[in-house]
Amino acid sequence: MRLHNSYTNQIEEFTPIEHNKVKMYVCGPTVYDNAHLGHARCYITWDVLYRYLKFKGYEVTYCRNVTDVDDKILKKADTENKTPAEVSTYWYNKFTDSMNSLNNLKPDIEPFATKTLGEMISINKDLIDKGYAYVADGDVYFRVKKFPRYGYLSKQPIDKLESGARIEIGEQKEDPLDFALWKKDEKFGYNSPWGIGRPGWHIECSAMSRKHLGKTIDIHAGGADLIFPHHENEIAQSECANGCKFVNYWLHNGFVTINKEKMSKSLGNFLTIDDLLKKYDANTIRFFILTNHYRMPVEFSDEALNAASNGVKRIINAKRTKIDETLDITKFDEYKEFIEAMDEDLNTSKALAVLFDLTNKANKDCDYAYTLLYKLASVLGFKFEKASLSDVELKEKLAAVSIELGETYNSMAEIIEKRKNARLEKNWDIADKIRIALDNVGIVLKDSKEGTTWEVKS
RNA sequence: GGCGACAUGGCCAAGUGGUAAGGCAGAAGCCUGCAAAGCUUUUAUCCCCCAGUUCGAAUCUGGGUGUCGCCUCCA
Repeated sequence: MRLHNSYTNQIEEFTPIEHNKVKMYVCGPTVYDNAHLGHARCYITWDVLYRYLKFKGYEVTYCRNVTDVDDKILKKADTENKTPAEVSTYWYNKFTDSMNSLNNLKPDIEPFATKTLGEMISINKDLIDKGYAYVADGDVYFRVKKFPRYGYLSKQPIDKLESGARIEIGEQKEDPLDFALWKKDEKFGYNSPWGIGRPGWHIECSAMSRKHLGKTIDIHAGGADLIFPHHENEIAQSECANGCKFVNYWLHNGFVTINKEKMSKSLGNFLTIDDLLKKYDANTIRFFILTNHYRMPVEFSDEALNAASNGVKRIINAKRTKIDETLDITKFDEYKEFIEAMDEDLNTSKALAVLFDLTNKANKDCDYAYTLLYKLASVLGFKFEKASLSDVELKEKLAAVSIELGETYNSMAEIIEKRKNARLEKNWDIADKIRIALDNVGIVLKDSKEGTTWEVKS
């Protein structure tokens, strides 16, 4: 398969270090607030890569960190009168819920920055010993000018970077370009050879990546806004400390925009995953994200989400047959088209076209289509399970319908029976009232020759 | 200012040299008591503009115009 490598800015054939094994690292969230649609895009994209690599038979180790020590967390802890751990635990749990709701697979490893401090200190020591870093009044800084390839990933000439860099008050840098590996912090800090402090953001990923995946890894992915300075700095630290290449393939996803502007916390124009899920289901959000190539910007709008909702429903509503586990799906042309699309830098848009093709075939009673559709759609993380109601929810809805119809119903079967009799008597008035009452509480009836079924409106 | 991208029908979008996938929305018909779902048919002589290369370009080259992102925390 071929992937776009931001380091070389080229689409390259993907060859893992170890045959059949893939070590992939994705920059995870800083847990201090709700995740928004931009995060959803990032983690859905890499979830699809993870699923696809596994589908292709690779043994994948997917590591996605949790940044639980950071200015924003400490600030929040301060204003809310909580410990940083309380803040980060709360938001980590919220984040996990969001990821589950979106049907993202759990990474194999989810390291916490605060649990990787030993590794960070060890890298810092190496860097200081080798002259790549220096201690200044309890801080530790990286000497950017000692690393000649600095700026290669972000394609920034070092003199241009220099003009934008500045030294903040209280910093003891030798050079404005230097960045912090460790910051003095007597309030929330941890013990280190340089006094009480906490790690800089960039060193966290270098440390967690090295500890859990090794010195050189296959894939490192994240949002395109992390290229500079975050990933640039990771390369500098890791390669200087380890004396070897850090990452073979750098992958970056594009942004979600809204009114043509990047969706972000700082602009305040974001929609949280929680809020979106009240209006659209996980399949819809996934479909919306995957209709675009992962490196292109995606413009959010309710119109686009509604179109996605209708589109994905078509796939999910495909005429179902029993999944044939014995079927050799690899022999079908549609399978080959799907693989061909995904192999070319994750062309999910094309892959979706294959799913629509299979949907059409399934609806026309092609025998293998649904099995193939189900399996390929699952690689993209779509869920075919229809929404279901808990006993309590169903009871509430039945109660509401009973009131509206002026008769008490204790089960859907009773309602359907009542309507069936009305229809047999051609009493369309009653039949329609029942349908409308159910529709009002989000239950859709479907009449067919085999009888009437119901499902939850999505 | 430096660097990187993008521009295809009403909307989203694939397509990197051989004559415009797919989805949404719209229209007509079938099915249905009516619906929902589904099925059939239908919607770009044309791919931002100009010039060039070529037998042939949405696709390559040069020049415009427009939009976005990174260069500061950010997925």
